[in-house]
Amino acid sequence: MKYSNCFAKTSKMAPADADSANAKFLVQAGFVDQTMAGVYTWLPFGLSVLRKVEQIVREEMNALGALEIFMPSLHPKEFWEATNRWDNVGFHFKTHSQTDKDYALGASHEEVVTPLVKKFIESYKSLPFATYQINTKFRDELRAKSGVLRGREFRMKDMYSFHTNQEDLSAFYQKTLEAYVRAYNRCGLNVKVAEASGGVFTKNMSHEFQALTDAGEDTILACSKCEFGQNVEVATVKDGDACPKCGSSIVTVKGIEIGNIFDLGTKYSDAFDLNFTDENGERKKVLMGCYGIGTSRLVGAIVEACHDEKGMIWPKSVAPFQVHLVTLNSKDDAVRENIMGTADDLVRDLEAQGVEVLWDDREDVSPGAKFADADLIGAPLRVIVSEKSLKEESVEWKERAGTESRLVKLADVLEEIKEFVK
RNA sequence: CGGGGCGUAGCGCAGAUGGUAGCGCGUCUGGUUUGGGACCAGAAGGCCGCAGGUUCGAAUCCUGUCGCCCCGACCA
Repeated sequence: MKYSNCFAKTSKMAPADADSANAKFLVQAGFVDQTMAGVYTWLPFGLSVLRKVEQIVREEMNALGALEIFMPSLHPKEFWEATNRWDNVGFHFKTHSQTDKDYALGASHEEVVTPLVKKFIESYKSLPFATYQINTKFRDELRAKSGVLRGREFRMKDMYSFHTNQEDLSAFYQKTLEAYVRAYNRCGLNVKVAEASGGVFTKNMSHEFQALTDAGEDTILACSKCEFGQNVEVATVKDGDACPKCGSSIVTVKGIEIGNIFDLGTKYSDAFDLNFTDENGERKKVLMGCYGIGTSRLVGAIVEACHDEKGMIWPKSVAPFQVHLVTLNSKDDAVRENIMGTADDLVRDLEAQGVEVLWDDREDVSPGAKFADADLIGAPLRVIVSEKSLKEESVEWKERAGTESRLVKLADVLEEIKEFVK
């Protein structure tokens, strides 16, 4: 795509009120726009990242055998009354129709998925199974903060699993825990898995996933080596202890919670009378688990973990595009034509290979401004086509995460880039 | 909701003691430039968040209100 075709431009000035790195860079680079406190529009570059993150999550859920569905965001009051969460939990927005019927804006979907599943499940033969969605959630946070890290409207993947017995639930819970770690790692994040409290969702076991970054608002005691961690709120280990899992030392770190999984037990099955008939013809409660990943928050967490003073440094797996192609102008008409023609060919060849390219095709912008924008936007690879590089029949190759650049022959660029983005 | 900060051009800001709004960036026109945010000339762009009040006169003083950011409470 050509930079000149994108209406959402970068800005030379960072937003004045941005405190967190994600708010500052996502806005400055034109990835998101703030509509109001805690509510954002995802602009083309930002949407590209969000979709990639969500696709990674989707693939990991599919690999667990879960089937994707899409549930509504308008919920009937009765569903929330059934679990006693209409009045007693302050986290959802409520609204009503012209005819004074009450609704909740979906803050979570246990109240929707449980009655849904009840319509289909009668027998143990239908169990176990899991289903998930990737949807927009609405939560009436007392205070939205930190850019896309805590919004009142945000994106989330939520999965629900249904089981006949605890062993089966626990096994699936553990498989999901591992799938989560894989998903985060694929997104370029190091995570710790911490035991947590169930909050308003359950009294049973729960784990939260913490992306390690100094910008985190949670304090966790984490193993310096393995994935073990404990939220300081519930911690039984302390700084300097030996990790109960691998024996390495426990250290105090900051983390951003980017996921949470719960053993729901029969809490929702009880509320909605979700039963099944077992092998002996007995009616029993279905056991449930629920598993959430805030995907828009995950994007913010990646920025917090992957940036420098100049801008974002996207992991290849979630970068809005792999290659940021910069053409530098020349006063010589023939050379200029050659530069633009070379770039045009390269973009076409790369796109034909499925490599996403942002071509900064502006001719009236200085090299410095283009470089600054490239650093800000943070694509993994910057490729320059200029008079200088063409004299060597080359492009200039500079990786965002690295410091030095080198020339790569035009004849080899396509192959090298294909190798790079693998 | 308590505490703190801030609302002036698209963005970033300046506008003591009240006198009718300015700078930088960006944008538009023309020209010169082109390897780390170029330069010259010209131009457009403001319900000074909103509403009251004081005053001959309010961006400026007073009251209220709305919004944004930060801390706290709260938070799969």
